[in-house]
Amino acid sequence: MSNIPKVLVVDDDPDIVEILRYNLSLAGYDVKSANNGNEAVKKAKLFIPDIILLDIMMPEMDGIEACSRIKEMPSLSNTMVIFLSARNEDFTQIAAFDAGGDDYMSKPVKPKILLKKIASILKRMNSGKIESHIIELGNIIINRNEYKIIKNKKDIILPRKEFELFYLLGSKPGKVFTRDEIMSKVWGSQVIVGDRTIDVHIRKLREKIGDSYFKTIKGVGYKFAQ
Amino acid sequence: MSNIPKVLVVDDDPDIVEILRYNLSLAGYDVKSANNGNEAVKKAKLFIPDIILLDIMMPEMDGIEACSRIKEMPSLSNTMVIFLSARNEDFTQIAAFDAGGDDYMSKPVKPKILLKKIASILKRMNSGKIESHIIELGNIIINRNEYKIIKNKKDIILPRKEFELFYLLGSKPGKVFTRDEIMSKVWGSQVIVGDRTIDVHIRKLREKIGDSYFKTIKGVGYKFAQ
DNA sequence: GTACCATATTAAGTTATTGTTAAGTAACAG
DNA sequence: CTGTTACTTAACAATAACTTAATATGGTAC
Repeated sequence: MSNIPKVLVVDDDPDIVEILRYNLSLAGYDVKSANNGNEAVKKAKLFIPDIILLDIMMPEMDGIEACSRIKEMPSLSNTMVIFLSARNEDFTQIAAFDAGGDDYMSKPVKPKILLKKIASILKRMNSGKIESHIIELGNIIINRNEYKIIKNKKDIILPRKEFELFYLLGSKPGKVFTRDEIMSKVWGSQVIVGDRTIDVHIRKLREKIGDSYFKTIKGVGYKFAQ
Repeated sequence: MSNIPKVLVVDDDPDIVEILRYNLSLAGYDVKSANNGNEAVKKAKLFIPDIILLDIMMPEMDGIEACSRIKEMPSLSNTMVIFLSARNEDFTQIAAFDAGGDDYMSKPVKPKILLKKIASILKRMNSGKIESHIIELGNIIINRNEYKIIKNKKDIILPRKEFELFYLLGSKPGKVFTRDEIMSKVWGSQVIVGDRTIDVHIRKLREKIGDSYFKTIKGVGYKFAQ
């Protein structure tokens, strides 16, 4: 799953599509839609959504059939199908689960509750993943998860301030960071320390990582450069 | 999850408990029950169910509160909570999800549909189950099922907190866990304990497992490293 | 070239964080 | 009820990280 979760809304009623699209977009999701089962299968294949909201009664191909086809596609094995339907007979719901559906909600659907449910599903899908804060700079890798630097395959452990400073400079190679910027981002805007403190930390980095990587721009600040 | 999925049924109405218990047992599940939130939390801790069916309105402790507590316990991180309630107001459902609930069904519940839903959830839990409860780290094996460590083929028994701490650090070797992370995952976010408590537990681990495995990143936290 | 200014360097303080020990409490089993 | 184990706390020690001060260096404007 990329950063922004993707949702495919499938319903033959344009009004419902619009309401769902509106609410989901507002909540920050990447939304696409389809009007029938046939289209849903095709779009799902291309879009690879994280979640599909699937109506049941639709022309061309109903939701149950569409779900079966979707669940057959290996590329969609991580996609959750939530049925949304006005048909609440037991046999319909059972058919929905039998087709591989992951959940079933009755229409009318309250957007707030739908959003909560989606958030809950996504939370569970994401748990077990780590967002990596890793910066690669040629033969140097800054690994924030493990709080270490790897240079030419050798680990270098840095104390916190030095690490944060390197991480800052490394986050935008070439960009000159003013002393003020560095101060507020590494030390925080509350802390007040003398002017030489930054120099000393830069010195330590030069000592440990290599002199040439840290360029001084006199009167302005510092930058990282290969 | 062992071979037979475990379900904890929580409701203050004995009839409902009985109906659910009957249907779930028939379907081959290992079923236990509780009559209120308090009891639910206690039994969940011991039983470690895969699924909890949780009523909301109950004496002693309501389902929402119970869910919050359950979701804080690290040993129940793989347990799904499904609320079953006659209260269908939006705010109740939203509160249910906010408390960490994974799903919400309205009473009256049709056993057939509930079974389908449970089967669907379990299918998904098993497919994504990479984290067996056994972690292998070189010559050290952390076996959560039996709550013990095996180092060089010798068993080491650890007290609960020490075990949870080791399990957490061992779950992502190399990753630095901040003190806050450790606190909320091993102790729970409600518990407030002094700052030295973590240190002392780390010390015990170093004593029992080996000094070199637990690295301190001063100002950040700890990590496991071979 | 000289004076000035910003930065570099070094080593010596100073502080913050963690390590260690032992004792006190709570939880639990028998 | 009693003994045991687990867990937490408090006090102090140790250490690493950080800051500062003093002095050196080097570039630039005049």
